[in-house]
Amino acid sequence: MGGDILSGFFEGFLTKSTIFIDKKVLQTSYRPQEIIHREQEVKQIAQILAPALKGEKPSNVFIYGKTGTGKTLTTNYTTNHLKMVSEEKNTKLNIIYTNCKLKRTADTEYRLVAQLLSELGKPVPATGLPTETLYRLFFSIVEHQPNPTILILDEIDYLVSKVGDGILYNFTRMHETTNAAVSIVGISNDVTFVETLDPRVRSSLSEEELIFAPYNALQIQDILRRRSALAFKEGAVEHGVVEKCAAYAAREHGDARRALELLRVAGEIADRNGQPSITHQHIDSAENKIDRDRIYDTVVAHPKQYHMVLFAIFSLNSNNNQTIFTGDVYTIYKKLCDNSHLRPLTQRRISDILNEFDMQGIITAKIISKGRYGRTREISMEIPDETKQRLKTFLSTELGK
DNA sequence: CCTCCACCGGAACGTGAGGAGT
DNA sequence: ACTCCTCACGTTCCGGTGGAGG
Repeated sequence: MGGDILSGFFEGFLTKSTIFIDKKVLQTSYRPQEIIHREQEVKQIAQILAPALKGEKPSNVFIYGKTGTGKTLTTNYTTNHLKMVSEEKNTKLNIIYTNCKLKRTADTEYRLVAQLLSELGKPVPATGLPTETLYRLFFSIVEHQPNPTILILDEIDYLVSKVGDGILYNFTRMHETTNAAVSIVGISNDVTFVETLDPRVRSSLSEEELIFAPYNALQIQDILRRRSALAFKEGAVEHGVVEKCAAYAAREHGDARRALELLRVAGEIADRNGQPSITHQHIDSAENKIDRDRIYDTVVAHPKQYHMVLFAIFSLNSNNNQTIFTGDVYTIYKKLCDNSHLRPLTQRRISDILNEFDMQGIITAKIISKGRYGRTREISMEIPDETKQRLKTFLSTELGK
């Protein structure tokens, strides 16, 4: 049977004690009943959107603040209430929420409009039709709504950076050319985003503006306490742990999401070690683990060419500890490709790949000038040694050498 | 102070896989 | 069968540039 290996494992797993009551409470998808430290913002959003209940088109709103400052949570909380009230009063309000960063869902013009249509109960093929057709369909539906439609575009900066601001122009201009009443709630992490927009789009998108300031350490503590009371058994969080989590998160920029993740992972580590409570050390290990796993996972998910490039960087990095430049990487990369009969990509493409690595935190690349000897990127790897080793073994088995 | 390297990065375009409509 | 869509992933072409060395 071979059951020896597993003998009692699952049984043990089931009876094994855990410090969690409900892990979901700590996950990003969790929506708390009440939100704290954002009362002001809730009120403001409510005030702006309330006219929709009377059938008037609310102003467009632009919301920005760094990650983990509660933008999405607060917006959804408010619009959900709005929806409830409108249903009680029998005025049908269309409120559509979309995260523009969701791959293959709303990250292009076509897909965004397609997504909106399916939310309105009018599914449309994932490809094949002209985008123009989708727009017409969308307009015609919205136009015949008795009440305004509220469009919440989360991570709107991502969408615009990919497809340009023409898409926003189409939406904001919509009620001028048709009878369609559509209000846009744009949410962005990037504070400078609005400045990159076409002036016409900018002024109509940010008829109202809301800034979400980072939480301070005390506020994060409050949030963590609320959640951990629901997530963990009593006494499972040792004294000072919440404070430490909050301090770590506030050190960056008051990212509540990160604080919650830290606490969750710390809990998982404590659980796995069979310990009855979370200690300071667990927070530290959690912080390490989160970084390590993130980098490793993104690399593994990359396609083969990316692995080649990274492998080239690795061999340069371990050979000698001198600084690495784009040209060096490309030469080694080409050599590696020849060896394994892989068609090498152009340097232009490699340049983009290096950029991606940089943004993902896998490498650190700085554009420098070597004067007479040109401009280039200076590449270094500032990731934990353990992660480096794991990646090296992964790459060499994957690329067969 | 000027030059000129070695690359950066924007823009336009090509290809091939998904699919719609007629 | 044919034309026309989107979209991911590349390539081609090319103007732009910080600063060491003349």
